[in-house]
Amino acid sequence: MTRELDAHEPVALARAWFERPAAEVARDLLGSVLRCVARDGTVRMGRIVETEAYVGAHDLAGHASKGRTARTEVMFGPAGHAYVYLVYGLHELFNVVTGAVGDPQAVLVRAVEPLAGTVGPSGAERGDGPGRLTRLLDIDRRLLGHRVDRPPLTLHRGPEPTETVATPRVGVDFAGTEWASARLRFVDAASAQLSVSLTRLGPDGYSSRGVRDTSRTPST
DNA sequence: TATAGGATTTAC
DNA sequence: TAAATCCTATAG
Repeated sequence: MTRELDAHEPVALARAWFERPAAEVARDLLGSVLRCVARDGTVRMGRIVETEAYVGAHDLAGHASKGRTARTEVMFGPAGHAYVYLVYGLHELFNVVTGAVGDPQAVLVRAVEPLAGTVGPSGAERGDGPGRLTRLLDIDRRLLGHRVDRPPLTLHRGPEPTETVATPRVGVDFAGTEWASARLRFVDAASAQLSVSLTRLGPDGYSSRGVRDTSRTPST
């Protein structure tokens, strides 16, 4: 299923929009459209349906908990910039920096629904996974530190989710029970393009089903 | 300088 | 269930 990007929302979300706690931005980013001009010149877009918040230096699941290093430098900088890194030697993962300067918070985008006309390098890429959407949209470390309020990389308002669900984050068991079980992953419950099914159990045998948060901060 | 392991995906 | 694959962080 694909949807059209609303022609009345051509303006990218401003950097100031990201100057908030990562958990808020992560929730509000659901339904937004991530747009990237690929290296081959094509424009690729996906509607965000899954995000995760990494909430600061004290968040043991986040890279910044290891301190301020060359790798995490971008997270300590101003909001609205891209933090892109390689995991497992294979996959580029895309985050948006949030919060104030010196406070290393970021939102990881974990899944998108491809919008009409958007195809990956093999012509059949999916967007249901943090490593998959970057390949679909041609996002990689060349965009590290880039602003996200102007091309080639931008975020736009889109169809809001009817129901937002909060669950524990994926793949962060190493961080210990407290941080691994924190409900900092946000999904559009109606989407069929999630990286991990809602019916799947979270870490620690914790079921994500039934944990709901339908509130949204007012649009500005 | 050497080594372990990771915010994952894919194949066997 | 394991391999792919390389960068980062940490130890020596």
